[in-house]
Amino acid sequence: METAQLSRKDQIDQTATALFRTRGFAATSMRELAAALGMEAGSIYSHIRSKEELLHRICFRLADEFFAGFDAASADAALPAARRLRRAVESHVWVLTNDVAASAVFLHEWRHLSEPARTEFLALRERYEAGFRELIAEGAAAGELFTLDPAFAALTLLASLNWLPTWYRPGGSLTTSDIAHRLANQLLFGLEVRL
Amino acid sequence: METAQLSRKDQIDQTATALFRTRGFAATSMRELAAALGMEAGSIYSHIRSKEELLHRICFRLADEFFAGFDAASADAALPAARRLRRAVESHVWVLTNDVAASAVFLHEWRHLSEPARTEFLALRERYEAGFRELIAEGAAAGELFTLDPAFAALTLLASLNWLPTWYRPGGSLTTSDIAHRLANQLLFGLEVRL
DNA sequence: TTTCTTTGCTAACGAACGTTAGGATTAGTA
DNA sequence: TACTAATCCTAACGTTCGTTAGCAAAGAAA
Repeated sequence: METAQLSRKDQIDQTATALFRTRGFAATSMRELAAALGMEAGSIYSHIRSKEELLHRICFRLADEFFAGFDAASADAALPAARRLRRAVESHVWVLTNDVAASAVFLHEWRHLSEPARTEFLALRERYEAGFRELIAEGAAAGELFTLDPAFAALTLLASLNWLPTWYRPGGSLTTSDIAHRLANQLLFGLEVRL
Repeated sequence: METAQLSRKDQIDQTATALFRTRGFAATSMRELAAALGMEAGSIYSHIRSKEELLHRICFRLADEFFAGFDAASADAALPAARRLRRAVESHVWVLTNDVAASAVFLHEWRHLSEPARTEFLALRERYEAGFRELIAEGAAAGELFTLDPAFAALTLLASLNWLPTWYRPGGSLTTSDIAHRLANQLLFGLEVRL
């Protein structure tokens, strides 16, 4: 009972995610979504309450995943900050590549959330970025990293990572692990102090 | 006559740019745009042919500016590739900060162009990215830059730059020139060979 | 067998959409 | 003065939008 419902709901979520990603939330109609699922528009409402609920679920699920990954990566306070930062970068890449479509929606379509969800979302995002900022600041204070401005560095770093969904295609020649390492290297070799 | 028409047209372009940026192209209605201009929706069509024409003009004007800046920055073949790359990065930042709203539209709303404009736009964009790729490859071949993969490096570099419109606000504490230098430093010190 | 849940349909609602037609006003030009 | 171009209006067009109501089939649970 519960499983069957969730299964169909998940199909809807997944198809909606793909459409929101390629056409954008506002430009995707419920009739388009229904057609992609092989059903009629009205039928979708047996499973969801509103179109925005779909967007809400996508955005906040991804936010959860980013936080869970970051927390796991940065939990071990015994590690040097630079090492924790590298792990956090790799976790971010992992979440991104694990579901590129949802990530793209998370990054670009959140603005179509209405209040208060929008404000709540932005607060989460700010908190997440603050995590990176603090790791960088900590690493800079410990002499492991070099940057004039941790906030600036964090923005630039996340920017590079967040561009990934626009070019990454699953099944390419690079594994997600390759990508994570390369990105971390390219970004951190600009930050890490070399003897 | 011509000036007056262009002036009003420019007002429309500018207001449309701001709305497309904050609400997205698809979610911005002509009635909203008209209200922001203090006029009625139908009146706009004395100045433009269609809503998409507005988007088209924004996207392709920015593309022109990016190309003009890049060409000027990389024209002097006597300069080392790394130096030309730095100038290209600074030019990119200059175009971005010179009109953040239009840049954000250029970066995020082009997908709402219909064919053949969309394909044409993507070709321009690809050509622009290729310019950076080639500068990086050239610098790598000359031993001025270090990267395992010029394409990868170019993507990451442009990603950092293109995130700028999401956080930059004109009139902040940093001048655009400061920003350009800092970004170029942060990105190139990860690429430039240090003795 | 009866009951309930899941899933889907058709038909329609009111609202909003981009766009157009046709006319009015205004300011500058000849 | 007459003419032209620019600017904007009202009213409406056909379409599409998100969503709802009411009903039906189908399978699982009792």
